[in-house]
Amino acid sequence: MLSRLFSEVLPDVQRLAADWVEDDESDGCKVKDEHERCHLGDDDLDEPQEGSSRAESEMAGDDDEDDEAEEEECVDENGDKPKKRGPKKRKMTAARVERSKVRRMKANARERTRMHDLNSALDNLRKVVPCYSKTQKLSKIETLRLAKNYILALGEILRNGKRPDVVTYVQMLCKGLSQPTTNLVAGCLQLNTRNFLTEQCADGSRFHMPSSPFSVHPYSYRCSRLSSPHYQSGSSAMNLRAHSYSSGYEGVYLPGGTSPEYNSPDYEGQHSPPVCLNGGLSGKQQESSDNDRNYHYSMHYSGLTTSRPGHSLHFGPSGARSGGAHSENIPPFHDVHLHHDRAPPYEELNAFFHN
DNA sequence: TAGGCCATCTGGTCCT
DNA sequence: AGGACCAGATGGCCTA
Repeated sequence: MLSRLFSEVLPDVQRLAADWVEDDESDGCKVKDEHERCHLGDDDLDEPQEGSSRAESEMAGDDDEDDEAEEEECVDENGDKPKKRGPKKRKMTAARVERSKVRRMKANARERTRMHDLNSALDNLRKVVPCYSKTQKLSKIETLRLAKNYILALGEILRNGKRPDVVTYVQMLCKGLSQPTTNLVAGCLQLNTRNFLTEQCADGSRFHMPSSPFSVHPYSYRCSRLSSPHYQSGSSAMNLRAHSYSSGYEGVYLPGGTSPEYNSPDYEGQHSPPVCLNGGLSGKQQESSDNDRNYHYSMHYSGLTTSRPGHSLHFGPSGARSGGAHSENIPPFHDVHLHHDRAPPYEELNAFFHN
């Protein structure tokens, strides 16, 4: 069966390969390199610079005329058919090999730097999407997906000019995300909501947010449930699903049946900026208040004025922001209206969120 | 152990 | 010519 398959397919493959070789002959090195890569032994693969340098030196048109040497023949699998025409191959002298190695090393260094820059930009993006943890980073692809969803969600809020309920918000944020990321995001939302509610009810509306960007009823309901042990634990350890069931709060119920666990020591819901649904500060802010940083923030949301569900406090009035190393972290939201006595320094607040 | 994620190397292509 | 960008390949690490 297999042999029959080979006998039928192989000629076609060989013919296609031959066509391809002819098409690419003008490219000079490419066919040969590919050919060599296919047939190189392990020793050859350990020194990939060889093929690279050959290709590069050919492309560069080295002028070492005395290096002009025999044209290396590219022989097909049968070993009987010289394929190569095109530019003659130049023999690699030690000097040319050395130059090529240097070029390759420089190119590698540049590529590393480029990827590091890309990764640091991605890190900055992680910090401004609704779920951030230093120890449990979102993967690159999930970061991009969440960022996209976040932008769409904010755009939706602006377009509709009304507060979405948390169910809708979570659904928008988690659209297309993997189950673990969905759990994480929902956990961030749940924890921040819980923290806010705990504080709010504990100290008598200290962080009263008259204009939450979201529908109020879930919080009211949750607040009324604060006597539940779930809410009094003060720990991030909780089973979200059980929590949701017991509270009747389906907003973060996770489709897919997975019961998210947030009692992992690595989970840092507190680090998540802002998925403060209330638009205010969560546990960290309580600390800051206790440390004589008693800012009173309230976010106004109505019509085109919106608080940022995730990052409500990164801006001073009129969108002004403190400069410095974190400036890249701040998305260009200029329509955020803050109502507080004095503008909190961005770095300070950022430190609260991202300790 | 398989699968996911990541860093790195590499060659090709395009642009300045 | 050289740099930027891209995508494929590869190997390491981690987790379920």
